[in-house]
Order: sequence, then structure tokens, then C-alpha cells
Amino acid sequence: MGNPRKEVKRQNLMDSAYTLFLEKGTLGTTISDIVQRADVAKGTFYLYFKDKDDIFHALVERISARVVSDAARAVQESGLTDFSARVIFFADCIIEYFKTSPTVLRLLDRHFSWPRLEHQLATTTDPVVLSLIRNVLDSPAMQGRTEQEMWHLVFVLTEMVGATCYSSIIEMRPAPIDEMKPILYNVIRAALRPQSAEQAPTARP
Amino acid sequence: MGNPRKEVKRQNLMDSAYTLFLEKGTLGTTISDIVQRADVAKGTFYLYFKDKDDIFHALVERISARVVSDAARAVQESGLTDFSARVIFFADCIIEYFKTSPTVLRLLDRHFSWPRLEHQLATTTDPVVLSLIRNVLDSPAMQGRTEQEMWHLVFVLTEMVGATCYSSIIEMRPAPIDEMKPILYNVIRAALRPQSAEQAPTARP
Amino acid sequence: MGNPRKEVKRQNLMDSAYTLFLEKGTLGTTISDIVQRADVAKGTFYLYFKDKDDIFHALVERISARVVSDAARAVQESGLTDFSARVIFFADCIIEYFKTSPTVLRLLDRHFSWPRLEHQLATTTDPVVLSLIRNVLDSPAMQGRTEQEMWHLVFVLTEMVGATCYSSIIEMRPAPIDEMKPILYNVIRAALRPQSAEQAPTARP
Amino acid sequence: MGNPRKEVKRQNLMDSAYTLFLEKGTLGTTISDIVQRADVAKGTFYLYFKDKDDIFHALVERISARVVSDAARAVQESGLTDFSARVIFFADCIIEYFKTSPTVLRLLDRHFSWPRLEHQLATTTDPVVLSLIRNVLDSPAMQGRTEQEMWHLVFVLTEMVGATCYSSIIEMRPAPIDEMKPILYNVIRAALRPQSAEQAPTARP
DNA sequence: CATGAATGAGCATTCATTCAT
DNA sequence: GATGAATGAATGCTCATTCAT
Repeated sequence: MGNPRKEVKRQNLMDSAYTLFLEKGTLGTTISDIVQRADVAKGTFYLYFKDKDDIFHALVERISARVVSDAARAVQESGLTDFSARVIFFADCIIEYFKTSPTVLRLLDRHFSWPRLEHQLATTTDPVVLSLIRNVLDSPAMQGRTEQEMWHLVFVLTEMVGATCYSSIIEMRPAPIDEMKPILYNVIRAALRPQSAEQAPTARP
Repeated sequence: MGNPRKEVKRQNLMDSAYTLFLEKGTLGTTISDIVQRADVAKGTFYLYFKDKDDIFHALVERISARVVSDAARAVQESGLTDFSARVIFFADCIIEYFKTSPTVLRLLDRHFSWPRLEHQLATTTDPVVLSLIRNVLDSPAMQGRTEQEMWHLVFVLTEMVGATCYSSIIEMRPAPIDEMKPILYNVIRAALRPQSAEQAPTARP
Repeated sequence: MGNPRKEVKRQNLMDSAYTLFLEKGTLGTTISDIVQRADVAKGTFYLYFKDKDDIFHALVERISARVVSDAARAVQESGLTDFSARVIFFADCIIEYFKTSPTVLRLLDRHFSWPRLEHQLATTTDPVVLSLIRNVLDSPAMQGRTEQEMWHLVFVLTEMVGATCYSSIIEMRPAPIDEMKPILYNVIRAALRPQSAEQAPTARP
Repeated sequence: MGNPRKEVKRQNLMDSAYTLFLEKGTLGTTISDIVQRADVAKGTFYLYFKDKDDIFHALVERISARVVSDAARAVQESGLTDFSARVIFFADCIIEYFKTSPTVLRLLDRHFSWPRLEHQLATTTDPVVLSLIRNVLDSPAMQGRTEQEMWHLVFVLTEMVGATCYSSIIEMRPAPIDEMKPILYNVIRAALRPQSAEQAPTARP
């Protein structure tokens, strides 16, 4: 499916862009820089990508998918059985990754977000990820929640973790990420506690 | 003792930039546009701001401060007494504001964040905001938490709300914001429940 | 193996700059002027030169080389045999050239100088210039001098001629160049007289 | 003669410009820089000088006059009697000054030249300089020369020394100034040798 | 498919100069 | 005389995009 040679050149350009974006930022990197590093002609770039934004988003998807996939694998290998513990472990993997690679986090520039992975998750064939999905839907946290609510909850928690990583690691506010971890994990644990029949949330009258 | 005329001109430029940024985006707006609209000479801009980024950040601060201040005022006027309810109401005010003014949200471009307001909060003389702060520190959610932990928790929840607003309102993922609200408020309510003596969060071994 | 088309365009830009620099001065000439006259796009300029200084220096080299080369040819064709006479004739050619083209002299703005040609002389293949070089080294003025001293002497005399041309032709001080010629030529003749065994120059104690 | 307060302010601006020109070059220095350093308002500059060129030339005159005056004084204090030796000593003083202060030499940018001092010399009341002038006109080198020829010779030799200093000290070509000195002094000595009745210089036919 | 020379609209920024106070 | 806020013309330079080869 698709010329393998083409795919190689495409990956080449993405690798080149990845390195340069990390080094000089997306704004500081020009198409010229990218093609020069990839050792192809300027025009060739436009054979594979529409513009800088196009290659940037392709890159973000690739990175996000890898981060999630790696974390999922680690969860599976952890042997943990408690659902909350597994989710927290999952979050921890992601946090640790960003802690180690803050430049990647800066590159993603708050664009790391679970829903960006949505269609990837929906169409994935990665057995590790598939198993993760099943795991979520079979969890005790599903009690009192529809499948959709469950995914939205996961989404919201992911946003929380991602945004906190960004503030904490990149901008070092309001505290080092290690101090923020217990806060985050407590929220996750509280949020995943099976829904009791409580009063509906009050919104503005 | 700063020249009042100068400050007026500065505000003038910011107002001009605000309108244009909303209309055509930060990237689409040029310094020329800004000065033209503010009816001053090009060079005058550089008398007040270093560059486009400079005026943008000044603008973000101004907007964020207003949003928070307005929300705080609304909370005080709501007559609500339950702490959780007040926090949720506060979050709701902010969400509603962004729902009504999605272009402002887009302008902030994920730069709305509680900690950006930190020093403003620390030095504020706005009685409404001061009362809000006291309210947080006197709340039942303080049980089992240090003052710092409490602020970090507030920070984390704010990040969650802000990031979800952005995804939901701007990118319309994963669902309309009104569908996300219950999820968010449940998380907030669960997170603010007074700490029981539970086991410490499990991190990666 | 350099693209001949590229070289043509480069020369084109230099010709355009040459004319404009003479007409309106280097400061008065803008890159826009140059590309407009050369009938290429603005960006094209930066494909061939770093900035205005870059093209200016390329121009100075080209002019200097031509002036020297022409003078050398004239000496060879003069049939003169006496070394001093040949050198003076050489100087006279250069002076006459600048007298005829004072705008070129003004363009060079004291940047005409023998040593700038050094590496050009060292690597030249122009038979006329090569013969000139041999002529210097075989001259009677070499008596009592090393080869290096001889070149330094030539350099010093060239600086003298060049600087006097500038003052005299451009600033018309201290007298018209024709009145200065006998002074210059007497100094050259005296300086090239074979070294007698005289006392070493006295410097400051 | 002239308000002394005004003269002080004028000198102040010149001192400021002098320092800045040496530090950042004439082109790199703005009027803003100058007035800021002199601690006066922008408009004040235009009360004393027409523009940047105006202050630059005033500065060049001041520097040149000082260099010549200092050298003249040193000659007088040297006790030397031989005319050639005195001239060479004079040249040496100037060379040594520029060797010690290459940035000043760069500032002058080939604008150090005897004739610029002409009217200063003609109107000077400095007894040291006056005595120097008399010394020249009483010298044995005057033999066979008119007074005007003598001054032209002095001019030509000064140009030679100045230009060689610039090339040698600033551009370090073709050799360090100390290696160039003997060459220069030999030319000076040869040029100042009383004129024998020799054949007139040959120019281009 | 690939190339890379050419394009040219577009923009930030500077700074000498003025003039109302 | 002194000030310094305001001016705005002027310019160098970038870089995404195209297209003839």
C-alpha cells in the first residue's frame, strides 16, 4: 500500500523536521532548513506536505501515538491489577517521559491531548493499545457511567495531566512536577472512584 | 507619577491590538495594522512595546485578570455557601465566558492559566479577589492539606477546566462544552472532598 | 563546472550596482535600486551576495584588478627600459585613469590599495601582470634589498600615490594632481635609487 | 568669547561621541546613544551640531590637531638637530601613537591627513607648532625647492605614512608596522635629500 | 518523480528630526 | 536654552511557493 520509497522520503523529512523543531522551534525552522537537512530539493517538500503546519501536525500525531503506546505497554508489563493504580501508572509513564524530554513537550506546545489520538485509537491494530481500551471499559469505574462519559472522563484527566506537565516542566509553575504528582494522582483516584448516587452538579442558575 | 498621557496611549494601542487580534489573529495582524487603528505613528508603537509578542502578553494578562475578577465577583454575588458549589460556580462563570466569547479563548491560545495570575493574585488589592482567596483557605477542603497543596490543587483543576474549554469550544472535541461540564464538575467535587486518610498515591516502582 | 547562467546574473548585478554606486553613491543606493536595474527580484540579490557591503567589495576588487592590469599592459607597450621610468609610467597610468574617472576614485573611497590585489597577483595567470612582477624582481632597485623589502617598498609607494590621488582629485587638496605629479615622481625616483650603504634609519630612542 | 557654558556642553557631546564612535563605530552609534551618554535631551544635540557627520568631523579635527601637536612637542624636546632625523622622529611619534591606539586610527578611517590641518596650521598660535613650521622652512631640504613644493612634499609623505599605518595596523597588511618603518623612513630620507640637478620626471608621452 | 533558481509580497524595525511645552 | 514624546519615511531582509528543466 503506497510506494515504500515515497514513505521513506516522507519519514526522512519528518525526522529532519523533528530535530530542527526541537533545536530551533517551529517558528525558527524554515522549509529550507528542513529540506537541507533531509538532503532533498526544496520542491520535493511540497510533494509530501502542504506546508509547515502540515508536517508539524503529522509530527505531533506520531509523537503522541508513540508516547501513549509506550505507556500502554509499560502498564501491561507492570502486572498491576487495580484499575486506579493502572491509570495512575499510565499517567506516570507519560509524565516521566516528558520530564526526561522537556524539549519534546515544548515542541508539542500543549498539543498533546488524548482526543488527538481518538481516530488513531479507533483504528489502531496495536494489540497493546487494544487491550488497554478493553481494560478501561471493563473497569469498576464504569459503574454508573455510560461508555461515552467514561471516555470523556479519561479525556478530561488527560488534559489535566498534559496541561500540568506543560506548566510545571516548561514554565516551572507552580512547582516542580514531582511535587505536583501527588496532587494529580489524588484527583485521578478521586475521579475514578465508582460513582455514588450523588446530587447532580450545580451549574449557574 | 507616570505621565497619564503616556498610559492612555498605551491602553489605546492595547485596545487596538485586542480588536485586531480577535479579528485576524495574532499572526495575521501586523504592527502596521495596530498603529493605523490606534492612529499613531509606527515608531510610537516601539516607544511602548518591544514587539508584537510583548503587546500580546500584556494583553493576555489583562484579559485573564478580568475574567478571574469577574468570576470572583459573580461568586460573591451568588450567595452560595457550600465551598464545592462556589468553586464549581466559579469554574462555570469562566466556562460560560469562554463559551460566549470563543474568539477571546482562541486569542488566549491555551495561555489562560491560573498561575499566570499568581503574582497578580499575590499583589492584588481587589477586595473581591482578596475575599475569594480567604474563602479558599477557610474552606473544608483544607482539611488534611497544607496551604500550598491547596493552591496546587486549585491550579491543577484550573488547568483542567482551561484545557477542556479550549478543546471543547475551539476544536469541538471530544464533545460540546455543555456535555463536558458534568464530567468536569464531578471531578472538581470529588477532588475537593475533604481528604480521608487514604493510602498514598502509587507511582511507578 | 559552475553554472554559467548563474555567473552571468552575478555580473549583471555587479554592473547594475557599479552604475548606481557611481551615480548615487553607495549609501544612496538601495538594494531595491540594484535589483530593479538588473531586472531581477529582490530575493535574487541575496542568492548572490550577503549584503550591500559584499557586492561593494566584490566591485572594488574587480575595479582595482582592471586598473592595475591596464596599467601593466600600458607599461609593456611603452617600450621603456629604465626601471624607474617604468614604475613612474605605471603610476602615471593609474593617476591618469583616476583623473579621467574621478567618480570611480570616489567610489573606491580610499579602498584602492596594492595589497588588496596581493592574492590576485599571487595567483594571477595574466601574462602582462606576470611579466610586470618579473620586471620588478629583476630591477636594479633590488640591489641591497630582499624580495620582501622590495614589495613593501612598492606597497608604500602605491599607498602614497593612491592617497594623494584621492586628496588631490576628490578633495582638491593641497593642489591639482598635475602639480602633485612631479613631487610624487621625485619621491619614487629617489626611493628606487639603488640602496647605498647608509646609516640605518633612526627611530625614537 | 562665546558662552563658556555652551562650550562645556559642546565638549560634553563630543566626548560622548568620541567614546561611542570608538566602541561601536560611527555607523553603529546613533544620536540617541550620544545624547543619552552626554545626559542631555535629544533636541539639545541639534542646538550644537547639524548632524552626525558634523560632530564626526569636529572630532577628527580635534584628534588630528592633538596628535600633530604632541608629536611636534616631542620633536622639540628630543634635542635632535639633523632635519631628516627630526622629520623621521616626527613620523615615528605619530606611528607610535596609532600603534598604541589602533581604535582611534580606525575611527579616523583614513581621514587623518596633513592637509586637513592646513587651516589650523595657518592660524595656529601654538608656539610648538609654529616653531615646527619655521624649522621646515629653514631646513636644508629647501634647497632647490619653492616653499610650496616643500609643503606638498611634506603632504605627500604624510599621506604615505598615514595610509601605511592604516593598512598595516588595522588590516595588518602587508606586514606589521614595525617592519614597515625602515621602508618608510628610507623613503622619507631619500625624498628629503637636497635636490640635485637631475633630469625632470618622465610622464606619459 | 525530483530539482533548485527565481520570485516578490510582506514585515519589523530604526532613527534623524521636529516642535509644543 | 532645554526637553523628550512623537513622527513616519525609508530599507534591509526573509521565506513560502512556483515552475521550467
